[in-house]
Amino acid sequence: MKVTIREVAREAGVSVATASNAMNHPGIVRPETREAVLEAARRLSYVPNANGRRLRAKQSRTIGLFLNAMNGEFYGVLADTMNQVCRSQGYELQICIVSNLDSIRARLQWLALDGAVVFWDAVDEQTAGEMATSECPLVFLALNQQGPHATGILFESAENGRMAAEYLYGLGHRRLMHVFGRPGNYDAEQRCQGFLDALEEHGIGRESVPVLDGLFERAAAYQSLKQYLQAGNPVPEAIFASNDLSAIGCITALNELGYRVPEDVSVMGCDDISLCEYTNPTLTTIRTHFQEIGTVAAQEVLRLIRGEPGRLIRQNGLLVERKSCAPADR
Amino acid sequence: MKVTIREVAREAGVSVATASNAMNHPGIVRPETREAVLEAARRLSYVPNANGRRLRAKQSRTIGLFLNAMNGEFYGVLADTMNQVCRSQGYELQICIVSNLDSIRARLQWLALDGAVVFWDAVDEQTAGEMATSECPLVFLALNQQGPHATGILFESAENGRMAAEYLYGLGHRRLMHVFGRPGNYDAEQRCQGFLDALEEHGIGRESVPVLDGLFERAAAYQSLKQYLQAGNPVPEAIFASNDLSAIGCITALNELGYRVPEDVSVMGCDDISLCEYTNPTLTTIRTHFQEIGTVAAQEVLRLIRGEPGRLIRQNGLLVERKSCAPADR
DNA sequence: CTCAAAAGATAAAACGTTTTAATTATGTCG
DNA sequence: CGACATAATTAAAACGTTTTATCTTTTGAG
Repeated sequence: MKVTIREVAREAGVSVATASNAMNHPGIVRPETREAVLEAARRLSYVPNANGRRLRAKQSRTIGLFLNAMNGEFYGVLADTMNQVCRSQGYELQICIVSNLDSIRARLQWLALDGAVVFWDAVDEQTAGEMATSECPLVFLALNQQGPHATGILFESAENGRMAAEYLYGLGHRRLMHVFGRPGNYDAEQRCQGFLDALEEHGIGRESVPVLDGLFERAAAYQSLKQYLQAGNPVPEAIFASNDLSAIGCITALNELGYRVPEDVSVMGCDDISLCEYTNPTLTTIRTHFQEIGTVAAQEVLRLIRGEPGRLIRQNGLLVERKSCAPADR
Repeated sequence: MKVTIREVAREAGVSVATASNAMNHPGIVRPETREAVLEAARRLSYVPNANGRRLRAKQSRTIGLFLNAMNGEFYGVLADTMNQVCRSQGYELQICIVSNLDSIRARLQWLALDGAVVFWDAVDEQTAGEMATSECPLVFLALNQQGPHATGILFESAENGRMAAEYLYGLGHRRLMHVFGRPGNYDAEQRCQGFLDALEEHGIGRESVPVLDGLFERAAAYQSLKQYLQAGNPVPEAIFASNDLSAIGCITALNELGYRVPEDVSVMGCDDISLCEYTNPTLTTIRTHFQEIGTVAAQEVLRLIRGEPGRLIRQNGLLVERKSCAPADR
């Protein structure tokens, strides 16, 4: 039934050490012996046992991907591209959906991972630094982090916020609003910051820019905005929402209250999920290059595993102009 | 640095066997000894090594999920819910994105999985049956399969096709069209079959129902339909598309050619991805209960692992009425 | 032809667990 | 108090690899 390296060795008429060497260290074994072993393995359709190998070799050739959840478009793309890169380098990808930090730490050891990518809201920078070790380097997504065994990949969210501000300001809008993401989320905070900073430089004070709660969710943004407007507050000329879903929530709320987008109010999102092309109107947004980030993250983990030092990587966003924003008519 | 069970045993002043037993077989060890071991483990913050354990115990307490890819909403939900169930039963979930059958087979052995869920277009029923063994039972999604160590979960796609037919027929439409999914995909075929069968029973012959290629993709469906209509073929009264994305492609094509949905043409999709609520008009479709399927699949794998025999499970769809279909005006 | 060096093969140890079989401690009953 | 059953502990084997250190064979130079 289960065929081990022992049977392969016997079948090929060599010792297990030779059998192992033939498969893992070509060059150290005579070509014809090697061929004999390989042939035997093929004949018995031998598949090495990962656990035996990992136990002995002290490296699992597995890299981890730690996530809060798998819903949301980004996660799928990330997993897909990372998987591709890892596989091509002979590594397995272990996706772990975890809900707390200790769970990450435990799995890091338990699974004896060679390295991992962590994409997780609530890691604070201090803790993050301590988690990364030489035997398990880490890449943190959307976290400002850099150490000998840790790399951070920043999405340049502050810059994206600025970009949004410049764009809307450039269209002539002066009464602006921001819909905030999830508190504690690095990107959410950066986007808000950048947006407000840029406006301030144009002489629009922070106090004059309302910031509503959006939680990165459509429903929450919808509620927030509707409530805000129904309370008699003035309708803004343009809204920058912290992600696309909340932008869509805003559009729904505006429509229900009789405002047209973009004629009455301009709305822009952030991320550029595929939904943006399907909404009515299609959504102007700032694209985060999901696939590229996945590729870069995977490659970076492999780089760290090779022992090279961590660094800080920045990924720029790209403004994608669609139909949800229009110039102010003065 | 790495703390093994040996140190724990030493720290607690017992043998490794006792230490192991204390942690894994409570009851066989004296309560106070047990407590001492647990305390020692805590003090040293001992985390057992998965590979050592798996190697010896001959079970990995890991179940696999084999997929073509991770893009697409379904995959994320499936992974999320399965993960939840597995985790709650002390199992790890290993998601494997694979592109060919041999890759599945190799990983099944290589990772020494205790069981797995396979959601993969191109598995034929014959092969599927042979892959499932007592030491690694399998659950196949969307595949007609049943054996001592294999369970199939059918999405009742034929029934869904019939449902679509009945609905559109009930609205008064007589000149109907189907946009097909991906050839070789079980669901695609069943949906088509069921749709055509039901219409036939209403006296609408198969030859009078055009079937276009959609490949489960928006762009492909868009192309197909546009081309079809531009070639001078008559526009149908109603279209049933094999999934939501292709339905959206159809709507785009129709709009571009000057037809309104649903006034001129009714369009319905299948799956009920979240996009359906955002399109214009919102999309009438047949919901597949993604989360429930994930839960059921995970539970079923665990059931098979316990040695219970495989079976065939059917999951019904649910017609969700939105705005993309309207009664025929005669 | 001899000997040293290089190449090739191997036995045995190691990885960190769990489990089996054997041993020791504890309690019970006549 | 001795014998015996039972409970608790343990030493040692096992899981399937890889690697180290050792041994054997081949090669090439003198």
